Amino acid sequence: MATRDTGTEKLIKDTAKRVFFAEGRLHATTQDIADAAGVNRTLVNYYFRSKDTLITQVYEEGMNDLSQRLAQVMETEKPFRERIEDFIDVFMADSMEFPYQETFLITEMNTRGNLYHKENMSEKVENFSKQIQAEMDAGRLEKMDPIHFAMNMFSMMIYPLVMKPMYKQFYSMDDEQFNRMMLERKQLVCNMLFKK
Amino acid sequence: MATRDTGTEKLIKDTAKRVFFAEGRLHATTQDIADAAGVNRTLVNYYFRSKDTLITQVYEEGMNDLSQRLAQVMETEKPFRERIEDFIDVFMADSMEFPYQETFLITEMNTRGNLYHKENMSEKVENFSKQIQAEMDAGRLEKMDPIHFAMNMFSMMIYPLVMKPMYKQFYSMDDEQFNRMMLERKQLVCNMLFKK
DNA sequence: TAAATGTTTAACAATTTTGTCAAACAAATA
DNA sequence: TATTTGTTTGACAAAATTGTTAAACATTTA
Repeated sequence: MATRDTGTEKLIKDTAKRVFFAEGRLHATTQDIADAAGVNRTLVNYYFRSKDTLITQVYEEGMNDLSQRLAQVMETEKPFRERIEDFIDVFMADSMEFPYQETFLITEMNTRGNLYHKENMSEKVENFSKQIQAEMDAGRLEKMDPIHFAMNMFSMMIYPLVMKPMYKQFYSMDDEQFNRMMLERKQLVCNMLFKK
Repeated sequence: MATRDTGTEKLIKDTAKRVFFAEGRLHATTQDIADAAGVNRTLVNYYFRSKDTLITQVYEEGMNDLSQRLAQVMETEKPFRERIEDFIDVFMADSMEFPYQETFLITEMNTRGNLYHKENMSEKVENFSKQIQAEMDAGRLEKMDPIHFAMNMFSMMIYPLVMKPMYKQFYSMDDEQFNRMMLERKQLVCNMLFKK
C-alpha cells in the first residue's frame, strides 16, 4: 500500500528514543510517548501494532546504532591514538545527547532475558583487542588485558553522563556547568587512557 | 500492635532489592517480586500498603546505603592512597552483588522528577575534593578538577558491571570468566587512578 | 469532482497490574 | 483449652495500560 508519509511513524519512533535514551524515563507508557510526540496514542498502534513492536524496534535500532558506532573505532585505518581521540570526540558527543541508550538496552536484555544480537561483534572485538595489544607491545600503552582498556574507555565516557542527576546534586551544579565538565572530559579521558 | 515478626516484611523488601539492584529487572511488577520471594502478592499490600510505598522505601534505603558507602571514602583517617585502595576493594565487592543499584536510583529520579535526598552530601563531597586537591598539590596525583578523579573512580568500578551482559556477548565470556576479570579490576582501577 | 486510499480521532473493549476484603490459619496468651 | 491477635490466602474490585473499531478527515488520483 502506497504510504502517504506524514512523518508520523518516524516522529513516534524518534520520540520514543528521546524519552528512553535521552530522558531516561524507562517506565514510559505509550501514552507518555504519544504525549511527548504530540500525537494521539492510537497512532502508536496504527503504525506499530503494539507497544511491544515499538519497543523491539527501538531496541534493535539502538543496538544496531551502537554496533556501528563501535565498529567505527575498531576499523578505521588511522594511527591508533589519533583514532581513539577522534572516537572519544564523536562518541561522547553522541552520549551527551543520548546518555541512557546503553542503559535502556541492558534493561531490556535483563527483563526479556538476554536477547541476542544477530550482528556478530566477536570478530571486530578480537581485532580491536589485537590492535590494543600491539600498542602495548610497542610500549605505547600500559600493559593490561585489552578488555580493560575498552572497559576503561567506555566507562569513563558514558557513566558520568548516566549519573548526571546525582553529580548535579552532590556537586551543586546546573546543566551548563555540568556540560562544560563533560566537554573537558573528552581530553581528560584520552589522557587517562594513554598515561603510562 | 505487637508484631509477630515472621520476617516476611524484610523478605519482601530484600527480594525487591535483589530483583532491582542485582538482576536489573527495573520493570518488575509486584507479582514478579512476590513470586521471587515465594509469597502471596497480597502480602506486599499488607506490609507496604502500595507498590509505590515499597518502591519509595527501596529507593530511600538504596540512597541512604549509597550515601553511607560514599561517606566511607570521604571521611576515614588513613593516608589517601591506602584509603582509596580499601574503598575500591569494598565498593567493588558491593557493586558486584548489586550492580544496578545506582541505575535504579537514577531511573527513579528520572521518572518521578528529581527526588531530592535529605542527607546533604555537599559538605562531605567538598571535603573529599579538598583531599584530592591536596594530593595533587603534593604531586602525588595528576592535576585535574577533583570531580574528574571521582568520576573516573566510580565509572571504572561500576559501569563494566552494569554492562556485563554486553561484555559477555561481545567477548564471549561466561560468568566465571567475567567475575575473574572484575576481581582483576580492583588493582587495575587503582593503578589507573594513581598513574601519573 | 468523485472515488479511492491512507491518516487521525474518539469511543469502546480487553488485558494487565494493583488494591481491598473477608475468611482461614497460626501463634501467643488468658 | 479458648480467646485474642497478627498473618496468610483466595476471591473480588478498581485502576491503569494497552488494543480495536468505526467514523471523520485529508490527500491522491481516476
